[in-house]
Amino acid sequence: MTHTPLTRSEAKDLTRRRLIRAALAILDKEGEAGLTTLKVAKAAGIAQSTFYVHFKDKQDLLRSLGDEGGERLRRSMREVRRQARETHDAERHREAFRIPIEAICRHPELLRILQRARHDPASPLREFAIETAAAYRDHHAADLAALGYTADDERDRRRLEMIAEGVNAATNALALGHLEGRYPDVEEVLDVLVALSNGALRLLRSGA
Amino acid sequence: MTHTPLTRSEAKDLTRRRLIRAALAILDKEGEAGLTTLKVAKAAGIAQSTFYVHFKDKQDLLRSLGDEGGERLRRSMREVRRQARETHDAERHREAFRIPIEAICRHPELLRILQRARHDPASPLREFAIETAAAYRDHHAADLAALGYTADDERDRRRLEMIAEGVNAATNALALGHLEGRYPDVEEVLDVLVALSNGALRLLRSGA
DNA sequence: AATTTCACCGATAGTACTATCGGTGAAATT
DNA sequence: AATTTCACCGATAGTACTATCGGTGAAATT
Repeated sequence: MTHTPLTRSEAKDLTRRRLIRAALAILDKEGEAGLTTLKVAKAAGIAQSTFYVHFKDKQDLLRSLGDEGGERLRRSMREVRRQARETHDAERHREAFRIPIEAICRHPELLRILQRARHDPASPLREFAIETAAAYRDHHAADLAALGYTADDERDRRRLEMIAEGVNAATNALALGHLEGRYPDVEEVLDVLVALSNGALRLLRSGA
Repeated sequence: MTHTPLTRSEAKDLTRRRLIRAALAILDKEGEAGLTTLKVAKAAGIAQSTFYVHFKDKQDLLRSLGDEGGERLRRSMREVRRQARETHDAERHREAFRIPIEAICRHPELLRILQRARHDPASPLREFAIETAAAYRDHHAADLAALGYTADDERDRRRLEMIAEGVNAATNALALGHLEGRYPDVEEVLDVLVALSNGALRLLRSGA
């Protein structure tokens, strides 16, 4: 196995990616309190001081993690929309839950970081986490509207938003429960999520 | 306003309660990273070193916060059961959501601390947070069973558990949304939660 | 080939915090 | 009244971490 010699900027990029990867692993293993420049740098194979070649400071690293996470989330969301266009309505509703669950299972630490950041006033990721949650909620509400659950008045609009937020929270919780091994069968998780969603939507359908 | 002179142990207890109160306020304002013995002691009006008269160390404080939280949660849960016995079935189901929402709104920082701790491997509250979540899930599942949704086989048992976990997550999320002012009317929140729950329970009722 | 750039290094000053220690005076006990 | 207890204090040693600085050698540029 011969290594193509890397250019200086390629090598730097690689180091940066190693730092981000190491930071995610440390956050997952030891939580935010365990995230020190020494540990991150060591895990990435560089000196502690070299950390500052790549990031202005620790907050800068956290902001970068947020951006990386945003990228992944946006990619997942695009995938949802793409797949939604290819399937029929009933199936579509079910599959719309599979995608975020798979995304969560691929990078659970990301959801955990965002959930933590959302309620941690000191976290530099806080605003980003709140925005992300709002984006997901709005995205979900828009999907429901596309399924025909249009909101004619303010109350229905709020209801649609609450349903989206509640079902999203349930999705996150069950995805983590699946990861923890409590709900081994994803199909069963999807059954429950579809039932939760459909049940709530009856509120709108009945035009109460 | 005359002060009855306090005994030494009464005064100590008061200081301890002040420390715990201050710690909760700081956690809410600045997150776990902002919780230092100096800040807690200062906010409670004592010297930093006196912190150690009341707690072995910082982890001991966090464990105490968990216990206090557990007390409050258990009190709320008892209240749910008591109220449940006094009302009719349909009403009961609705009121069963009001109690946790009110508990969350009274002490939102407690839910946030537990949610944070649950996924923070370094938190001394982690195990407690996981146990609390499990207790709430099982409690909720038992309530549903009491409503007649008995689980005959393994699959139904898992479904009941998933519904309980999912609806609990939705309850937490909507309670925080209510607190943040996005859903000002609690009755509307209850409408949605009841609809979510009933919809999912159709899964079991239909005996699919 | 000579010069410049820069990703990396080790050393270290500075900062923030934890936890201990000896001392004090008022409350509690004798 | 004399003695003991103990909740509190200020001072401080120790620890862990952040961020800077000058130096180095290989890559990039001239």
